[in-house]
Parts: sequence; C-alpha cells; structure tokens
Amino acid sequence: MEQATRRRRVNGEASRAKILDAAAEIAVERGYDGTSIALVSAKCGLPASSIYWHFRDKDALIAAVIARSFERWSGAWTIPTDGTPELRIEAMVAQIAQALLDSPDFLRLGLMLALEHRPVEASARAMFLRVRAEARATLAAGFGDMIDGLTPVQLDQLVTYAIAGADGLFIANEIGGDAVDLVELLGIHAHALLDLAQRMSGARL
Amino acid sequence: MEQATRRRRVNGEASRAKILDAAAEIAVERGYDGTSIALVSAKCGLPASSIYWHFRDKDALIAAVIARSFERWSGAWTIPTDGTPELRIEAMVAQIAQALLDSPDFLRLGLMLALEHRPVEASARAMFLRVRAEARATLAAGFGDMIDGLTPVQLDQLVTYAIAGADGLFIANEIGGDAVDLVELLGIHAHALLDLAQRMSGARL
Amino acid sequence: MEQATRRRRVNGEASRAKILDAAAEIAVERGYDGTSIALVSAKCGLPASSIYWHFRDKDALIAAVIARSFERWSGAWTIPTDGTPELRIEAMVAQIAQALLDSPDFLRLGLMLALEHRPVEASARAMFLRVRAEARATLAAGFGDMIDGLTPVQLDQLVTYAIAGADGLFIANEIGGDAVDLVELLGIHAHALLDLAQRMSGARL
Amino acid sequence: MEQATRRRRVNGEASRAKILDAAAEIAVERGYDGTSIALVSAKCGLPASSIYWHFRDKDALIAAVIARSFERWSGAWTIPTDGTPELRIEAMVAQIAQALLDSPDFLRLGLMLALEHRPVEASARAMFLRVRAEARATLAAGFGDMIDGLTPVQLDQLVTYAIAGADGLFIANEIGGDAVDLVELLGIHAHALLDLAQRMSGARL
DNA sequence: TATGAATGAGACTTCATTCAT
DNA sequence: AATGAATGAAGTCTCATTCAT
Repeated sequence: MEQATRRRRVNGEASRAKILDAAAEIAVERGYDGTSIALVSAKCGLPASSIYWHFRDKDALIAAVIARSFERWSGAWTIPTDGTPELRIEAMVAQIAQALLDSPDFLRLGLMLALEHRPVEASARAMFLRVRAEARATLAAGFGDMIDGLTPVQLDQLVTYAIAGADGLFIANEIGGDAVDLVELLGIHAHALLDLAQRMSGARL
Repeated sequence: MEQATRRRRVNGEASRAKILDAAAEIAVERGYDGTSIALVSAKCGLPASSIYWHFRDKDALIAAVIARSFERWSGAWTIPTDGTPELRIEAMVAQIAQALLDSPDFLRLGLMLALEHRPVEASARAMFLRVRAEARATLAAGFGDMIDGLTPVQLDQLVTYAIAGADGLFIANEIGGDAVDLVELLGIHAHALLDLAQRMSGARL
Repeated sequence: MEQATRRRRVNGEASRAKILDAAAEIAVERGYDGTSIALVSAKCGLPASSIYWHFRDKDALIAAVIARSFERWSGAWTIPTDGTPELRIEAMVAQIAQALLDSPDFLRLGLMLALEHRPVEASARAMFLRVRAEARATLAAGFGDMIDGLTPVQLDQLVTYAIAGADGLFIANEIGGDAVDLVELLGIHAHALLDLAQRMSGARL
Repeated sequence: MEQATRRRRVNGEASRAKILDAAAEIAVERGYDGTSIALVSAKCGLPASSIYWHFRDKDALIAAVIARSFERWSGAWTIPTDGTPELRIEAMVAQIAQALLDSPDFLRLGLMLALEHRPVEASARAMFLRVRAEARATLAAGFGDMIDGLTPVQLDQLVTYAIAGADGLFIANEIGGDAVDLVELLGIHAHALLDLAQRMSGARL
C-alpha cells in the first residue's frame, strides 16, 4: 500500500516533469500564445485533461516553466568573493554567461512576455518579473560588495546597464546563432562595466 | 472626374493606413498571436474581410506594420559627418535614442518575433530580420567612417555590441517605464562603445 | 467611333470567353461549390467584379459553361440515316463516344449536379437537365427511326438504358483513365442495345 | 462502476453515430462542399467542436460516412453459389439492386467525389475508390466463378461494363425518381451481361 | 492519479455579391 | 466595358477549460 502510494507519487512527478519539458520546448519555440495545451498534450503524450490535473491553468504551467529554468540558472553561478574587483567581475560574468547557455529558457520566454503590455497572463509574466528582480538584487549586492563608493542611484544604474547588456547580447546570440560568441561578448561587457563603475566612483570623489 | 478617381484611390490608401494604425497599436500591446483580425477590425472600423482586401493575411499585415515603423525610425536619424569621433558617436546615439522613443513599434514587435524560433510563419519575422540587417549595415558604415584601423571582425563585434546595448536598454525602458532614462543610458553606452573602439584599434597598433 | 464600338464588343466577347474557359477548367476539377469566383478571377486574369459584368451570378456562369460544352458535343454527331440498324447504331455510338472524349465538361459537371438534391443552384442544374432531355429526345427519335415495333414505354426504357450505359462508362473512363477504352466499351454497349431492342420488339410480336 | 464505464464508452460511440447519421443525411443531399460542419452540428445536436473530437477533420468525417454505408451495402448481398449462371447472375443483380436501394449513400456521395479531380483533399475520395476496388474484386471473383473460359482481360472488361451499368442506372434512378424502376432495369442489365459473357467465352473457343 | 468526452468562444480566412466610378 | 474597394455571412478548425468517472 505504501509502495503503491510512493509509486503513484513518483509517477505523478514523472508526469509533471514530462509536461514541463514539453511545455518548455514548445513555449521557447512559439511563445506564450503559440503554446496550446493541445500541442503540449501531443508532445508529452498525456491527455489535455491530465495537464489540468497538474497545473491550475495554462498560465500557471508557463510560470512553472519559467521558475524551473530560473532555478537551474541561478543555481549555476555564485558571486566570487576573492580577488580584485576586475577578476571578480570577470569571473562572475563568465559564470553567468555559461549558465545562460545552459538554461536559457526563462530568459527567452520572459523577454517575450516582458515585451508585451497585456493585463492578462498574469502569473507567467509576474513570475518572470519576480525572478528578474531577484537576480537584480543579487547583482546589486555583488557589485556593492566589489566596488566601493557608489551611491544607491549609481549602483542602480550600473545594474540596469549590466542586465541590459546581458539581455541584448543574449538576443544577439539567439538571432545570430553561433556567429555570436556570447561568452566573449559578455567578457567585453564586463570590461565596460568596470570602466563605468570606476568612472562613477571617480566622479564621486 | 480626375478628382473623383483620385478620391477613390486615396480612400483605398486611407483605409490601408487606418488598418495599419490599428494593427500597430494592438500588436505592440499584445504581440503577434494576441493581435486578432477581429480586434484590428473593431479598432479601425472596417470589417475583417476588408482587411484581407489590403493584406494577403495576418502575417503580411504584421510585416507591413514593422516595415512602416522601421522606415519612420530610420528616416529620423543620420550618421553625423563632422566633429571628433567622440562627438559624432554621442550625437548619433542621441538621435537614435530619440527616434526609438518616437517609433518604437518595429523594435518592440520585432524583438518578440525574433525571440521565437518557429519553423513556419515567415514574413513578419523575416521582415524584422531584414530591416535589422539593414540597420546593422548602416551602423557598420558609420563606425567604419568614424573610427580608423578596425578589422572587419572588430567592426562586426563593435556593431553587435552597440546594437545589443540598444536592444537591452530598450527592453529595460519597456519594463521599467519612466524609472529608466533611455537617453541617458544610451549616452553611457556611447561612452562604452568609444572605449571599446579605442581599445580595439589600440590593440591593433 | 464605330471601330471603337466594334473593338469593344470584340474585347467583351474575348473576356467572356476567357471567363468561361477558366470557369470550365476549375468547375470540372472541383465541382460547383469548389468553383469560387475568386479562383475564376485569378485564372482568367480579370477582376471578380468583371465576371459579374458578364454573368448575372455564379449560377448563371456555371450554366453557361454547361450550355457551351453541350453545344459543342451535340454539334459533333448526327443520327446516321443509311444502313442496317446494326450499322447505324454502331456508327452513332462511335460518334457519340468521340464527341464525349472531345467535350466531356457538360457531362462531368452535369452528373455532379444531378447527383445532388439541392433546391438551390437552380439554373446550372436546370440547364443540365434541359440539355439532357434534349439529348434524350434526339436519341428516342433516332431509335424510333431505326427500330420498328417498339411501344413508347419500350422506347423509353431503351433510351434510359442507353443513356445509363453511356453515363456509367463515361464515369468508368473518368475514374480509370486510359485503362478504360471508352470507344470500345461503348461499342459493346451498342451491341447490348441492339439485343435489347430485338428482344423487345420480338417479345411484342 | 463497470456499468458506468460502459455507459461512458457507449455514449462516445453513440455521439459518433449521431454525427455520422447527420453527416450522411446532409452529404447525400448537398454533396461534399455543401456539407458544412455547422449544418451537421445543428442536425445532430452536438456542438461543432465535439465533431472534431470524433473526427480529425471534415474530410475524415465524410470518409467515415462512405465507409459505413459501403459496409452496410456489401454486407447485404452475397454471390450465389447454386444454379445455372443465368439464375445466379440474375439473383446476384437482384440482391445488389435491393442493397443499393437500402444503402445508396456511399455510391451517391462517392460518384460525386469521383467525378472531381482535385489534387488535394484526399481521404473521402480515396475511401470511395478503395471500397469501389474492393467491390470490383468481389464481382470479378463471382463472375470468374460463374463463367468459365474468360481471359483476365475479358473478365476485367465484363466487370467494368457491369459496374458501369449499375452506376448509370443508379444515376438514372436518382434523377428520374420513381419513373425509373431500378430493379427491373438492372434485370435487363443482368441479361446483357450474360449475353456479353457468352459472346466473350464463345469468341475464345 | 488520471482521462474520455464535451463545450462555447473565438481564431483566420474565403464566400458571393455590390457599388461608385 | 470594366474595376478597385468594400461588405456581411459563413466557412473550417483550434482554443482553454470542465466534468463525470
């Protein structure tokens, strides 16, 4: 009996994972609206009604896809604590770049959603904005730790510019494919961030 | 008689413009799939079937929206020909930033489409990639003109980084709203581009 | 002025013929409902509104297609007046078979329409029934002339069976293509008709 | 519990049957294109979307109508095994005629489709051609069994002529209504087939 | 822990036709 | 003798979702 329950639970989680995999694959290819439940059902082999057993609605499904991809990404890098600011920023950006190549789904999907201004599809978009804010806070803490003498406004601008570069280069890589070397270009971006930070704190002095 | 003929012809073009206006407004808000013909029809006042007189299908309509917005944007700035590279780049980026604030549709819509990788449904996405390539060529010519001693590969990287920053900051502005000053941040980006260009050509010497 | 008028009339008839050609080609391929005005317009190169200048509506257009094809067919054979009944029937059927291979449109289209039981599409279906009745009368006169001693009921049955064989073999030829030799099979049918006629008149004696 | 399950399953099949009944009734009256899903929906009481649960698309629905009607028809007659060839052929044709009066749908619909030569839209037309080939094979076996000394080519021609007569008389009955006695005329056709078979095998000796 | 069947709304698109010029 | 533009109705089909089992 206990065995059966455990088996059941395990099967349930396996089904959930199959659904998430299928949804991620489709959503990344076709966007939020292009991801129909029927398509996900066909790809994962479970009937549409089973998808609704695991997820409240389509919105929650996409939100879960984003959350899972973000967790993988954010678990794949940490803020370096040793070395000069130059080395630490470079190391951090290199880690982030690699994590982005390994878990790009949340960003690809999230940017699509972020560019729309709809009131609907609340939870998927909200999920992206939440994880983005989380990443932003992590970055701000890291930069504040590495570089001294920045006002909050300056720090904010620095983080905004840092993320913008990452977003833009991520898009360039998505569009341009292998012709765009994401790691190298993010390295260039790391350099620009350092320059900017120094100019900022220098201007302050 | 001639007047009447002209009136007729003008009416056709006026209808076309009304449809494009409505489609642009909706597509920017809701994306490609969120833009239904029924919504466009309701907003422009013409029946759905009339939209199909002017445009082959929905895809062609969105492509036309992108093309028109891009033409407005690219007609709103030129590459400066006088002054030091510093001043010229700053002036150019300032123009581009303003044009982007005035005609953002093609970029907003285009980025949504570019992030999707659908196998079929070409023309709207293809249109964006085409105009993007055109803008890229214009920029490359401008940078090549302003800065000496760059290899083609370096020029390419410089342009990629320039556009990535613009895309990323555009997105930051879309998400963050007025909290993000697009013109100021693109000014910072212009500075980074100059530094990068100098580092590149210096490395060459 | 007269020249212009004549030219115009000539052009008008040329347009009419182009429309009929296009409509025939499409209708034979796709049937009544499958023949859209837009398709005809695309094939003949004239705008849809021009088709309505030449024909009252779609129904009248299809009726005209049937009428033209029937006129070609019925003008391509005559009832033989010399020889034994055997030879005359054989000669007649051979002519009819050849005419059917040359002008099959009215029969193909007509049979499609005849098999439907709709109240609508009045004139095209009515046109086929009219020309079919005309052909039936011609045949009945021919048979009555060739074979003596048939009651009206017998003559009617003979004609019905004759036409049924022609229809069925025509269909067999349409479906089976070159594997079915229409002329040879209609020759067999001619033989069967003779046998039947003799049995009928013999039974009467 | 089992009852309930069975009930559920039965309900699905009952719905399927209701849809098929409605579609058959409409398709026979109005042809392939005249059979709109909305019409079928209205007649069977299920919403249009439910029709798509049971059938892939309209084409598959019509194909199923044809298949079901053909099965009824072909299950309603057998090839007689006793008696002289004359009696056997007459008995067989009489059975076939009666079955045709009882289950005429597949032939009426099929002939409409067979007369069209559309490039695409395969499955309904393909279904008719398939069942027609099946009927043809059954007939050929029957004739081969009843009549000795026919070459394969002769047998083929005999079957083609037999089917053509049936098709043509079926059409005559459809057009002419009660004025045409299908059973009597098919009896005449049976006679013609016997004559032809004897002429063929005699020619061979 | 699932799933077969159903459903109303709405998607894109084409239809035959009209009308002013 | 012709046509550019428009139009309401209807076409096929997919949508996200629900519910009884």
